[in-house]
Amino acid sequence: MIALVDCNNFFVSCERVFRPDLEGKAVVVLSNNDGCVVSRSNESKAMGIKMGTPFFKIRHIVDEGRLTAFSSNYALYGDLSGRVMSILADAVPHIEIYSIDEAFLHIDGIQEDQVQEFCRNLVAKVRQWVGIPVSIGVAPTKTLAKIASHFAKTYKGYKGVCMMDTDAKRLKALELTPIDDVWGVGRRLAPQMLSWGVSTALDFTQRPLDWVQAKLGVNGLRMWRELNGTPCVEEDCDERRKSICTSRSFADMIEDERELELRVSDFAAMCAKKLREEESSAYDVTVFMYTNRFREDLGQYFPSATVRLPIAANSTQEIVGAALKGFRTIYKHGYQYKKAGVTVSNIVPSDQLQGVLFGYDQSLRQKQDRLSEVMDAVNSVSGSDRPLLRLAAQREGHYADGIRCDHKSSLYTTDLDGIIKVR
DNA sequence: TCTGGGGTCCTAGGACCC
DNA sequence: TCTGGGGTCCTAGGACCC
Repeated sequence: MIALVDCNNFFVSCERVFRPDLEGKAVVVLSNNDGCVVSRSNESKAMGIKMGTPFFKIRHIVDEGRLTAFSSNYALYGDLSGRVMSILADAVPHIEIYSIDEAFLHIDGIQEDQVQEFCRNLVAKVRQWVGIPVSIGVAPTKTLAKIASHFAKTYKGYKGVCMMDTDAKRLKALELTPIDDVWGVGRRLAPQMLSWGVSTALDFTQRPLDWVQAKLGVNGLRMWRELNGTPCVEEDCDERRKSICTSRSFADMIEDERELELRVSDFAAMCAKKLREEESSAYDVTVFMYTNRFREDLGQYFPSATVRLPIAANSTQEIVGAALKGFRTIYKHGYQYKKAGVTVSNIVPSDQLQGVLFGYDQSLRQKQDRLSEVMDAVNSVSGSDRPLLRLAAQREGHYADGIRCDHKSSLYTTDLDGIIKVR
């Protein structure tokens, strides 16, 4: 059996830890740039506010005093997530952290008749020690554990823990689960499933295997087996990320080439720093930018360009240099840009770099790496959001300048870099 | 006025090989 | 005039996740 621990309304719950007066009230947390709703309390869900609702459409409810909105505070959420995960990790032999608010627990070591009590204790411990409410679903596979945790969250009677430990319970749960609530069925697949007459998870599991294979390929097969109780979603053991992306929407649209170039440089510098943090290097640097797709009256342009480095790199100079090279090939005058970003991919461990035969300056590379090291050391004093040392190609001031966040809570537990200041 | 950010995996099709 | 078959690898784009 496997257990999925899922934090309830995670970002909202984090805000409530430091604002207990908001318990029982309608609360939402907004995306970067105060763009749209990304986390909702049960009360705001009940008001009909949907995930992804643009903030400007519900601002009047805030003004009327019926809803509290927060800008996102990722340093806070990251820190509280770490605290929750460390409690879970201490409780079981093996844990897979799946996202900021979810983890799979391998509970093989626990006697079957004690699993429920074990999980309820865990729910209570996390609530008491960190202040975050969680739900736990226990089932033979990850896909089923997801469904179980959904029931744990929805029905009060479960007291936070739903056990799917018999086949009768599994079938009952599948029957009650709409197909679009199944892990792996998204926006596109859901209407297709309906058109094939599959409206619940149970319908899907009753289709023959070759039908599933023909319609959905390997993903469908995996889903089918998991729902029927055969585990086949493996753990991703890769420590290193395969791509790293830094992108932002801007508070206002940007047309000026120089201004946009500065933003792209910042994004590239942040990617380089993230690479160094996990001792990785990248061959490919991709720059992309978007005009405002909601402004149908304006010209639209969504270009991207990828620059391949001869040798994988992670120095600020090389990554920024490549990003700017890409930028210059795609930037066009006359468009108003709303968003831009940099992705680094084709990532390899820094200590396993492949050399090239000709025309490569080893000493230059060493200087660049050394310079990045010094920049990191100096910037760790100022916080990486406001680097003391930067390339001339980068902006002055704070990385978040020009990004809207009018409703941000305090950094209650950490500094800007997520360094813990309160235990 | 105002609409997020960061990932992974799969697939189809083209390029290329013998 | 007539122009195969089988394979691999890479890439872009789509779909999904939180």
